[in-house]
Amino acid sequence: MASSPVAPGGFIQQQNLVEQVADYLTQAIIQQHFLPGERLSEVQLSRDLGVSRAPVREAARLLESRGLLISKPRRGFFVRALNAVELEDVFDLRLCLERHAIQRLSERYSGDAERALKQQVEILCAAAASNDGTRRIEEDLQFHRLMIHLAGNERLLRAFDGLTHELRLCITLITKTHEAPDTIATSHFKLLDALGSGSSEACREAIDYHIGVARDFVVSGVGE
Amino acid sequence: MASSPVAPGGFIQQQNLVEQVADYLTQAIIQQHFLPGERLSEVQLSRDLGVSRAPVREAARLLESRGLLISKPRRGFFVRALNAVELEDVFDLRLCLERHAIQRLSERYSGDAERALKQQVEILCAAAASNDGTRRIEEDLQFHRLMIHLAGNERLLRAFDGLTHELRLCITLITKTHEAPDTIATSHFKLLDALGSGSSEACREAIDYHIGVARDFVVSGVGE
DNA sequence: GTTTGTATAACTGTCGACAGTCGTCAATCG
DNA sequence: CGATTGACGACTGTCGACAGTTATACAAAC
Repeated sequence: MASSPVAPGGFIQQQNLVEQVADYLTQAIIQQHFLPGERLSEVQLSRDLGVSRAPVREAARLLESRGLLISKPRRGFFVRALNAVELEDVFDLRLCLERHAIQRLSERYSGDAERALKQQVEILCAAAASNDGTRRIEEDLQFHRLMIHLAGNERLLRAFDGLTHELRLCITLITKTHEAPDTIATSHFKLLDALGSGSSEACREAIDYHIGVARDFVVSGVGE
Repeated sequence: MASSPVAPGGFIQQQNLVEQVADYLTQAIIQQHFLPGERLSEVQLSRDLGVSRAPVREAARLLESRGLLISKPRRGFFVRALNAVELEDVFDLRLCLERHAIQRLSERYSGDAERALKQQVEILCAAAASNDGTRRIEEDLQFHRLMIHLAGNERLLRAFDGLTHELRLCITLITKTHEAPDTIATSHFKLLDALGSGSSEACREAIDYHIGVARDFVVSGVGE
C-alpha cells in the first residue's frame, strides 16, 4: 500500500469518469451555469465533456439521488428548483437532525470532541473574515457536519449530507445574505457553551435558535 | 392522454426496464435470494433477465442510493449487510424522525388525520391476525409512513422512506420476532391517544416507547 | 387569426462490443 | 514446502449505434 505508484500531483488520480462528470455538473449547478428548471441534454453534455453518454447518464442519476436533478421519463434531466415551501421543509428536517445530534453528542461529550469543534470554529471565523462567500458557507456546514459526526451515528450524518446537497442548490442566495463575521463566531460559540454545560435543555435551545436564524436568512433571501 | 394505449391488465404498463429490474432486485434481496455480502454480476443478471447491461447498471445504482447495494469500483455491486451497530443507528435515526413527525403532527392534528390513522390501524390489525409476516411489517411501516406524511414535511417522509428501504434488508429477521397481534393494536392505539391528548410530552413518550420496543425486537433478532 | 394536423429533428431508452483492470490459479524460484 | 510472479479468465468502465418517442415548427383548414 505504502509503495503504490503515485501520480505526479501527489495523489492517486483514479477517479472514474462518472465522478468527474458528477463533480462538474455539481459545480455547474451550484455556480448557476445551469439555471433551476433548465433541461440538461445528455448528448450535448457528452459532446462538451468529450465522453460518451453512459457516464453522463450515471452521473445524472447520482445527482438525482442527491436531489440536485430531477428525471422525467423520456424527457431527460432537469435542474432541481426549490420553492419556499421545500426550503422550509429542508430547514425543518435539518432542525430535526441537529436537535437529535446535539442531544446525542451532549451525552458523550469529551475533551477531544470539544477541541475538534473549537478548531473548526477557528477555521470558520477565518473563513468568515474572508470575501469568499462560498467558503464561508462550506466551513459553516462543515462545523455542523463535524458536530453530527461526533454524535456517533453514521446514518444521521448521511441524512445531513443529503440535506446539504440540496442546500447547495441555493448557495448563491445564501452567500448574499449570510451573517456578519463576528455574529457567526458568537453564534457557534453558544453551541459549544451549551454542549459544555451538559444541559440537554440548553443544547436544544441553542440549536433551535441557531437553525432558526439560518432559516430566516435563507428564506428571506428566496422570498425577495 | 386519455386515449393512450392500455395494456391488457388495465394499467398503463410503461415502466422502464430500469424500474422493472430495480423491483426484481429489491424483491430478490428482501426474499434473501441474494444473500448479504453476495456479489452481483452485471453480465449474469442481464442474461437472466433478458436485458442489456445498461438498465441493470442503472437499477443497481438506484438500489445503491437506497442503501440496498454497495458499489466497489472495478469490483461490482454487493448486497448490503447490516451489522448490529448499523441497525442501532437506523433505529436511532428513525426515532429522531418520528419524534419530530409526531410533534409536528400534534400541532396540526385534525379529524381527517385521526380518521386516516385509525383506518390504517384497522388494516394493520387485520394484517396482524394473518400469517403473512411480510404483510404485517409492511402495514406497520405504512402506519408510520402515514403519520409522517400527515405531519406535512415531504422531506421528512423521504428520509423515512430511505430508512425503510434499509429496514427491508432484514425484513425476514423481523418477521420471525414480530409482536403478537393484540400487542400491535394496543401499541398503535397508544400513539393515537397521545396525539388526541394534544400533549407534546405524551407524544414523545409514546413514540419513544414504541420505537424502543421495535428496536429491541429487531436487535434481539440479529444478535441471536 | 386561430387551430389542427403533419413532418421533421432531436432526444432518450436500450443494445452489443471493446479495452483495461482485477482476481485466481498455476508454475517457478528460493 | 512456502512465497512470488506470471498468465489466464472474467468482469467492469466506456463507447458508438439503433429504434421508438417526444417536442417543435410549419403548413393547411376553419
